Amino acid sequence: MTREGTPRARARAAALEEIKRVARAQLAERGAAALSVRLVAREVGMCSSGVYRYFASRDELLTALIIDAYDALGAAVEEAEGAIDRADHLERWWAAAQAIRQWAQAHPQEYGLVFGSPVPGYLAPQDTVLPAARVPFVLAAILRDAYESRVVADGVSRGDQHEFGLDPSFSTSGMPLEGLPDEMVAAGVRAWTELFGLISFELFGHLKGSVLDGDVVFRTACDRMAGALGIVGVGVDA
Amino acid sequence: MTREGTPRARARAAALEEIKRVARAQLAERGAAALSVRLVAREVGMCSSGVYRYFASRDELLTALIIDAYDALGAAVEEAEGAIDRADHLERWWAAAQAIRQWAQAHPQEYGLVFGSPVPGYLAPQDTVLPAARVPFVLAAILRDAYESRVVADGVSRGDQHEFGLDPSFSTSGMPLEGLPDEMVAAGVRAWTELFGLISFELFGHLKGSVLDGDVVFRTACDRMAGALGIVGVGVDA
DNA sequence: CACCATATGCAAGCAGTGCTCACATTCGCG
DNA sequence: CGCGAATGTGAGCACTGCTTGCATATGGTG
Repeated sequence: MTREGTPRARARAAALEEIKRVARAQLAERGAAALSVRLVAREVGMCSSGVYRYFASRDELLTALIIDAYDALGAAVEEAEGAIDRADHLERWWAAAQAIRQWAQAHPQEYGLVFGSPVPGYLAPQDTVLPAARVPFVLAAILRDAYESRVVADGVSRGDQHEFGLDPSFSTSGMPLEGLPDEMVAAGVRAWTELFGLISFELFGHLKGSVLDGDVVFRTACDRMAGALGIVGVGVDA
Repeated sequence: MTREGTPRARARAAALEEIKRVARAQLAERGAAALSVRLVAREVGMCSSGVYRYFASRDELLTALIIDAYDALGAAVEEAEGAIDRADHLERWWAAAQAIRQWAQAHPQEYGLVFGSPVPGYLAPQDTVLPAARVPFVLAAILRDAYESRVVADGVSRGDQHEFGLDPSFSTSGMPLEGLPDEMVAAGVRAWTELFGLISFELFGHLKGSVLDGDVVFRTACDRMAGALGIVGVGVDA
């Protein structure tokens, strides 16, 4: 893993990773606003200006942490969802949803960095879009599988995607939603936003005073989302 | 309005408002992270330390802006929703939802300050909970009115609210949800989180590349939320 | 192996920040 | 009318992000 490239490149990659590791730790316990390049530098054992050999600015360091966060969340969701029987779409949906929420609660600052307010007007660097697509990809695959397993005799027409304001490049940009009817894609986008909306509201404290047991509300919401998406478990129509 | 209290108190209130006005302007164009006490002080024409006579810290100033943002959003929603025929629940719902989104898009930084990541672990001061409740209050009233107008012959039992993990003090803490069945309250919480989840995702750029026309997606989502909530317009069963 | 270029780290410094404190001043309430 | 409290000042502390000139050491190459 760390044996690729010239020694120079390896040393550089190691230093880069070390800086990110320390920065991530400080982010977790002090928050994004308090993340200081000088403090990070001190902790990795070098002068503050040395860090700038690896990251051109504090923002660039934060962007790197954002990408890592996307990847960590994506990996967690992929692993949890991948462990479920492929035919049990309901359990796959539940596993994915739960993995998102658990990761968010285990890494609140990183979640906030990614899904909190990103200084509106800020344009996400191109490097983030692939890692960012991992979770939607998993959710879309569940939706597709559930749909295809349901289409035995129903011949539903595809329709015009523009009717729902969905980007024509959405389905074709690698998302496994090819051939799904508009209704399903629209319902998928709704579930996607509701899922993260609920998790964010809970994590950011907007439900405090309204919701007693977040677990129950989350479970209930996920069940109903699954119902709206036509996602069912095994043994229902078997 | 500004003629209450002693001259001292009036002058103080005026200065306080002036500082907030300038701070809000800087927040809007430079972002929350870049809001500087010194810059604000310079613009209102006093030494930086003078501002600390009015706000004990930068955080306290930001908290004041948060409260104002909650109030501004609440007022905008109340006004838009209040202008609709009380019996037209669907249009009231739509007006309220649209008002939230439009306010968010007109004041992205203030919206981000309130609904973005609030440094997890941060406990909202008690002063914010009342302004924060204004929007949920409006939405809950629509839900209640729609429910009551629908209950003509259906005698639905109330059930135990604990089943959904809702705080027992939720309905009784001023929210007009008294007597509504659990199902409706749970659906209301879901719609609440989905609404803000969608608006946040759109504003924070998470839908870029997936959604072409935000207006259409928002309209569609709101319509379906209304359907799930049993909110209908006038002339449907008339 | 020897050499040089390049990547790396350091120290100092600039402009800015939040915030404190001792000090004037001035304004208004009793 | 005079005293006290409220207000504004300016210097200063410790910190920040970031730049620049310089020394060093290390790795790829003749």
